[in-house]
Order: sequence, then C-alpha cells, then structure tokens
Amino acid sequence: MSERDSERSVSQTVRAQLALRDMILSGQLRPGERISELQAVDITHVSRTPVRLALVRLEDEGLLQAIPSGGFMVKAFSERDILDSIELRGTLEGLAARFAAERGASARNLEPLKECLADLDQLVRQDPVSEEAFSAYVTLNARFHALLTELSGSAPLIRQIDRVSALPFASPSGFVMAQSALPEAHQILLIAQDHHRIVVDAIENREGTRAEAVMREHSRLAARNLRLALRNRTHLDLLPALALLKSAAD
Amino acid sequence: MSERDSERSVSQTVRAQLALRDMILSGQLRPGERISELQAVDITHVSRTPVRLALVRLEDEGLLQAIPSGGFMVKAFSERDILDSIELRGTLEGLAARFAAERGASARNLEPLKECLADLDQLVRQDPVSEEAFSAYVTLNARFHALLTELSGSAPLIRQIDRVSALPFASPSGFVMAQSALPEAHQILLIAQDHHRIVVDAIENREGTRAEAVMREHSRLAARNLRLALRNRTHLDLLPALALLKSAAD
DNA sequence: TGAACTCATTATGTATACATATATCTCGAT
DNA sequence: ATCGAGATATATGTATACATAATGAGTTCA
Repeated sequence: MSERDSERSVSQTVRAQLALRDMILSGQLRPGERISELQAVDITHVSRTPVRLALVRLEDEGLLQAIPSGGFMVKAFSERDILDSIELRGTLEGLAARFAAERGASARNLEPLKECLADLDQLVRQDPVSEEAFSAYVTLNARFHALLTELSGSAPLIRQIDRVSALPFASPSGFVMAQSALPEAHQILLIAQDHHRIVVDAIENREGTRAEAVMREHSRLAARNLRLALRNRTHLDLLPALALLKSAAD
Repeated sequence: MSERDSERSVSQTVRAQLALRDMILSGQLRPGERISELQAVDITHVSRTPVRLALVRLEDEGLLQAIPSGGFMVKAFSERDILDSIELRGTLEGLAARFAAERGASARNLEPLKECLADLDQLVRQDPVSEEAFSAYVTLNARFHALLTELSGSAPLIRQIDRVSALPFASPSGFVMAQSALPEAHQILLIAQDHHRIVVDAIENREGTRAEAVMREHSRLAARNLRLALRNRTHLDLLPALALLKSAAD
C-alpha cells in the first residue's frame, strides 16, 4: 500500500526514469539500441515532456548516450570501461578518506562509521555466510561507504563519488552479490572487512596517505570479483549491471 | 556573421543554457537566488520547455542547485568548495597521467602533447610576459590538459574530468588570468611549465606514480593562485568564476 | 548493379494550455 | 500584536499540438 502511495506521490518524471532505468539494467533495452521518445512514452505511459526529462537525467547518470543528431541510445561499456570506473571510484574514495584523516574527523562523526564496522564484523564472523547475511552485508557495506564519503566533509567530492557510484557496476556493492557464488567468497569478505577496519583506524590516527592507499586497494576487490565472475561464467544472472557490457559477439 | 549563423542554427535549449550560464558567471544572478522558469523565459526569450531543459543541464553542470520543493537556485560555493574542486581535478588528472604512463602511450599519441609543450615553452621564455602571451598561454594550457586527459585512453575518466572542469574555478585555466596580475606571475608560469615537462617525461618513461604525483601537485598551483588573488584583492574582476563565491558578508 | 534522389515516415524541437502544488498576503480572531 | 486560516497569486508539473529536421524506402537514372 505504501508502495502505491509513493507511486502516486512521485512525479511522472521520476516514474519514467525508474521504469526506463529498470529496463536498461535488466537488459530489455540493449546497449547501442536507440530509444525514441515515443517508444519511451509507450513503455512508461507518461507523456513526452517528463519522458524527455527522464532521458536527460539518465544521460548524465551515464546509462544513456546522446546521439549527435538528437535522441538517445543505451550506452555500451567495455570490460575496460568497467574496470576503469572501479579504479576511478577507488581513487575518489581514497581522496575522501584522506580528507577525513587530514582534516581530523571528530570522534562524534566517527561514531556511526565505527558502529557500522562493528555490525559488519558480526556478519563476517559466520563461516559459511548465509544468503541473507550476504544481502545484509550489501546493505551495510553501502552504508559504510556512504558514511566514509560523508566524512570527507567535502560537498564537491561527495557529489562526484555519488555520480560515479550511480553506475551499478562502479558502485561499492556492485559485485558483492556475484561474489557470494564464488568459492573464494568468505576469504574476500574477510579481506574487505580488514580494509574497512584499517581505513577507520588510519582516519582516527590522521594517517591520510595510509587511508587513501587502503581505499584505493579496497576498490580493486571489486575488480577482482568482476574478473572471477566473468571467468566462471556461472551466476552472471546475479549481475544485472552486466547487461550494459558490450558483448564480444557484437 | 558566422556568429549570427551559429546563433540561428543552435537549438533554443542551448541558447538558453548559454545565456543563463553567462548571467550566473557574470554575477547578474547571485548565489542563493531562486531562478524561476518564467523569469528564465523572460531573460532568454525562449519558451518554458527548452528553458527547463537548460536549467536541468545547468544543474548537472553544477551551477544550479535543485530546490526540494521544485525549481532551481544559483549554487553558492565556499572558498573550501573551490579548493576541494581543484584538488579533485588534480587527483583525476593525476589518475589520467598514471593511466597514460602505465598503459604505455604510444610515441604517435605523445606527439601532439610534445608539440603543445614546445609551444608553451616559447611563450614562457619571454621575461615580462605580455598580456597577449598570457592569453595564448591560457589556450595552450587548456589544450595541454585536454590532450593529457585524452591520453589516459579511459572514457569514464575523461567524462569525469570534463564534468569537474566544467566548473570555471576548477578548470585548468581558471586562475591563470588572475595570476597575470600578480608579481609572482612569471615565476609561477615557469614552475607550471616545469610540471608539464616532467609529466610528459614520466609518461614517456612509464613512471606512473611520478606522473600522478606531479599532476596532483600541478593542480595546487591553481589553489595558490586563488589564495594570492583573494589576498591582494585587486584584479578579482579577472575572475568571473568568483561570482559564485559565498560572500562572508551574507 | 549501384548510386543518388524523392518522398513518406518518424524522429526530435518548441510553444502553449491546463493541472496542481507551493508560497504569500490579507484578514480576522484571540 | 501575534498567530492562524483562507484566498490569491505564482510556481512547477504535465499533456499535447504543431513545426522542423532526420531517416529510410522505393524508384529512377547512370
């Protein structure tokens, strides 16, 4: 019921944006495919005006690409693009961690991050990590990264990180679920959590360079997960984001 | 004449975007001020539909801020925001330089960058740098940074750098003209050019870390210029970008 | 057979009318 | 005098009609 309420209260523009985004990420609209406004109108059942705004928003979200002669097409990403986006996020989160450290995040501001860290600890402790635990991990992990980003205290940086993380395959939790299907799952989780711990410690001790380096390395776990997932091509269904991957067959 | 042609050929949306951007950067629309669609219609003489698109574009350009209840206001930046944006650009350009170095930019791709470097050398050699030389420097400097960014070969990274550099005070050439009025002008120019030379050298020798570090430091010259310009409050008129600065008086 | 041109179709660009939400100002009551 | 309610004005949200540009199919000519 609350969903129907929110559906009613939300603007047509947002509704269209959500619907189109879903179709792109689920692969119903394929990379390279042109997406005309009228087609989008049919899909979303809203008129051209909000549809057009939704398309523009999806463009700067990075999911669509403007066609020079007008209109939009679904953006296609190479594996390299994805890896670069991950490295990019790592670099920005590294900067955020450095800012937090150098500027002396107050104990009060560090508190939520530490709580989040403790919650994550509890999850990671289980040896065979249950499916639900993985799902909870994804949520908490996202929260940890969001808190860390906030801790930088830099609005321009927060903005950029949010923009990069909007691409599902570049987001901090983008490949965690895929990882759950891997034999190395628990091991990677332990390493990731160790990174989390180190970063908080470094920030607390004002070790900017250390905090930065660790966050950079941390993001490379996502790259590792991606490569592993692509190799054992099982469970790719856990990665809707890969619908955007340029297939080599094309 | 060509200007009139281009004015005619360009879409109303772009025209509105340009007009509004000018007014924001020139300070005719002040930070914090709400900018209603009808007001924008009056200013730009185009109808609400393209005006609205222009406003959305200016929002993700970073010049406007969405108001929760709808509409937009001119974004206000603190001095800290500006400094952070510069550091952010430096970090991203550093990553671009590292990519270029690690991935082995080919001699053929390095050529244009080296030419640009040589052109800059000639300008910098003059001791009292003329006004025109400064202006030429701005152009060439922008070109150098663009070429370097391209050299990373990473579309996602290029995109991000372009986004950051869209803010006038974060762009590589944002404070060069202001610098021209300073007594330290020539000295800073020499240092900047030395950075340029080192970065090219590092890329050529595949020294990724060195290239990255130098580009980071390079961006801090802009921060230095900003501080100097704000201190000797003369020649602030050379910095239209500062129209966006939150005044302490407010 | 292939290249180019024409015309029909379909796309986007723009303006505007209408609907709805939000802010403001006045007036009245406490 | 201050607070609150209601009306008025003004904002944005949405739909749609019309204008214009791009696209593609079919045909004709070299």
